Amino acid sequence: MIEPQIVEPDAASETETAILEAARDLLAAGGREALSMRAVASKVGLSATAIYHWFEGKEALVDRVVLHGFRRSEAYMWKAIEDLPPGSMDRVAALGEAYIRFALENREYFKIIFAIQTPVPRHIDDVPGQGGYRVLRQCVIEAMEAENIRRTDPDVVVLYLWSVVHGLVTIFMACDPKDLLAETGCCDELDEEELTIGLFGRFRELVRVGLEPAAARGGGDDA
Amino acid sequence: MIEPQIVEPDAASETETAILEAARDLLAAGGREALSMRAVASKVGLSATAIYHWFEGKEALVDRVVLHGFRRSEAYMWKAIEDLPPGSMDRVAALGEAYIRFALENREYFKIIFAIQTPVPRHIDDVPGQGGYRVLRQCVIEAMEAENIRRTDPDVVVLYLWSVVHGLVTIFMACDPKDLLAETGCCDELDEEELTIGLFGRFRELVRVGLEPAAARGGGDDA
DNA sequence: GCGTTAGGTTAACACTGTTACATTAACGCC
DNA sequence: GGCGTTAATGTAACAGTGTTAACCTAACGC
Repeated sequence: MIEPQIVEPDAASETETAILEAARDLLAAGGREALSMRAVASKVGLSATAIYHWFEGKEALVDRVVLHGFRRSEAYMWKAIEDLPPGSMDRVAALGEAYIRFALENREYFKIIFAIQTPVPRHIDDVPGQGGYRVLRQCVIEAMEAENIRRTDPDVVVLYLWSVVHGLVTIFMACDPKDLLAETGCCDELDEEELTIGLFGRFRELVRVGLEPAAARGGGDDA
Repeated sequence: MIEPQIVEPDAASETETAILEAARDLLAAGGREALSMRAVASKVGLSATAIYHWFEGKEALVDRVVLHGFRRSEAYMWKAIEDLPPGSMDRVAALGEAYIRFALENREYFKIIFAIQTPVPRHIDDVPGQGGYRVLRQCVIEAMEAENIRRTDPDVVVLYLWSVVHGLVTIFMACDPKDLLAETGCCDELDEEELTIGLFGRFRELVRVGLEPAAARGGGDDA
């Protein structure tokens, strides 16, 4: 059994947390471009250069804000599965739904994490994967042991599941969902989040069947 | 049968195309932040303000570059399926692989398209979906008619397939794949693109089974 | 009391996108 | 030929950016 290991935020000075909060608000409101050192400074009541005493530069400041977002997302994931039976597909599905909900409710965090301004990909520990990835991985392994998912390379399955939800979220952040589903007609009067979750629900059946052990399908052609 | 409808690029002046090429190069080299009006100008041999005679501003310039990227991606997709039999799953898979290859070989285009700097999602016609989405949609419908995909809402299937490949690509652009697959060990000595394609190959089986018509699975529990 | 450090300041540099305005050349028109 | 108009470019400048250098001030250890 895995346990939530949420690292306590490093004990920070009042000024430091004030800067971080101001930065978070600016980031959430208008994205990376809206976060200027001078804007942060004036929110906190300091001069812009004072921030450099607490953070190496803008990049480092953004990184710290994002790191905080990771921790929140990790907690969000843990909460999503805590009441569900280990090894069940419900747990896997709940993680997917939590991922989507967190992404849509914390768009700016999410965008910045995957904005990929840096040409070099980050280390996994610096991405919401850290918490989320490992939780999902554990759930998948448990589901395999419970014969709810066919036995195969768990990393492949984890990345597959992650791709589905991550792809859905990022596509819907870039394109208007109602545009894509215009002909399906299932979308009016739903807000974006419910629409995305609804679509995720439709995906679940496709995913479940694909991951089913061969026994459940009456055949034996598993690889 | 659908035909490639690649819109000819609007006849542009020499200066205009020179600006666009310079902008494209800068964008590809260092992302949106590396594209400054002055840098573009000096590459073309003009003053920065001259660009404003051809483009409304930086945003418009970037948009035009991206638009050009869309057209290339559309052509890329068409080429990927032209020799494969309509209605086959091979066509669907080839589109997925083409999407991945194009994204990885044109990272900067791709990043910018999905960078989502604008808070409001774009219209579908302004996203690589335009070409790619419709091609994929048609291929899915044909595969349904050929009984290679279970009959259900095609838009759901299309978005599902798109999510899988798009998610995979964006995750691998943000995180180091070798990090994620460290324990699987299938990654050494492969470059990133081949690794991604290889993983996509592993996904295909999961996706194929999930989309199979009920008849092929020996059961009758389709919805 | 003195040195050191933490926490802050102002001034300045080298950039950025963008605008206002002036310039030059080419064209149609009478 | 001269005139007006327009296309295409230039210079100067503005307001904003991240960042650095240098300076100040209060608190602390010794």
